[in-house]
Amino acid sequence: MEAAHTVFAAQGYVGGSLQDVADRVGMSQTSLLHYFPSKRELLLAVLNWRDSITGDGQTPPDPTETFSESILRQARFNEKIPGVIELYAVLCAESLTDDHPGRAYFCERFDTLRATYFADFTRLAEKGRLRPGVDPARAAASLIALWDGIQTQWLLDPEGIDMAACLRDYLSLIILEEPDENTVA
Amino acid sequence: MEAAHTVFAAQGYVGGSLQDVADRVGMSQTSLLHYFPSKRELLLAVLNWRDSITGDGQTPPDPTETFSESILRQARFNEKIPGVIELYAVLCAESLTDDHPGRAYFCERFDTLRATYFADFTRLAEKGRLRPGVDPARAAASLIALWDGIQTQWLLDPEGIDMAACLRDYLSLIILEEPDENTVA
DNA sequence: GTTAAAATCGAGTGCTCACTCGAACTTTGT
DNA sequence: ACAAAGTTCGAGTGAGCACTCGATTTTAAC
Repeated sequence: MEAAHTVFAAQGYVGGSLQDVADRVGMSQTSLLHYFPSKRELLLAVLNWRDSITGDGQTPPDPTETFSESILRQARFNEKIPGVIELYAVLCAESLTDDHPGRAYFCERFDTLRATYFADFTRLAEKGRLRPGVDPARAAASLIALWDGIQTQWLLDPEGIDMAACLRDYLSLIILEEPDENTVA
Repeated sequence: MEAAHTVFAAQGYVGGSLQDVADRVGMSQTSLLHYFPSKRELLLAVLNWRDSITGDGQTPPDPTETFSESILRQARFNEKIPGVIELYAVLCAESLTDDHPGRAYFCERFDTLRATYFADFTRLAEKGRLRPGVDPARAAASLIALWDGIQTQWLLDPEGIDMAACLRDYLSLIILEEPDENTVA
């Protein structure tokens, strides 16, 4: 599982071979295919495995943590596991190609994430904490887009790009400060 | 050239074969290799060809057009040529994999684009048209990231995503209105 | 018209790929 | 102890891959 994750992250789905994965585990390619009937199923297994161990949201849902803090914590955590980011970035784009086994997975992932952030932004808007004029739906898509895009740039130039700072900049643009009750006029 | 562009966009570099390209032009694979000594060189030729015909900036540099308008015009234009976006998105992520021939190209492309937007934002900041607190360098990287990321989502769901609107939202957040000279208190 | 250069291709070459098959070996339940 | 089930693998299979070679055809130059 870990081996397949590494191989697909470094070589992509099309570029990575079952032999590479098998070698990495010290197993024959045949034995590997005993557990995963096809390369396609191995990929889907890796994607679901990744979801199940990292979880998509925060594992301990800390109620004192704000939305922004949660995003930034996740972003900073991701910097320590570049392999995961790479797998995600490489396979996501690869899934745009014809008949890619991961396409459905990424479509659904985007849908789910957008829905989650949309709900978060809507909740903030109700509290008046979303900057006026900001559309929650487009903000959700934009936040994901910004995150994915900055990850790609970071992978190509880890020294030059500060992922968390870019996300913080964006979030502080659209999310207003916690209203201080003593400051009302 | 066009054939190779189409094939690489639809299948990626690793996934696309020289035979596919040759068939599409009605040429033998051998003849294709007469013009491009290797698959690698074909890819680089396609990337440079793409740059040379679309140009990276606006072809007629209209002085009356604002920075935002120029970006949005380009974004709307791109919606009409999904093949180009797809080529860019697929190959960019693929270039993250080991020893990919396109890696240097995309590194340089990002560097150049960031430098361009950094210069644009700096110029705006000098005129006081950049929202206070916005860092030109991070804003440049963020704009590119947002653009790339939203393109990926758009390719997976063209109906549900409004690329130009997301970019407009972001630009209007960081760029202030043209100061109206009559409104100065 | 001759000749050199450029263009085209059929037929390979050697390699890697995902996947199959059949037979061993190991484990486990009883 | 024994059989069933699970695990492992060597040895293929057929297809596709990028790329080569040698030769033939087409074009161009003088």
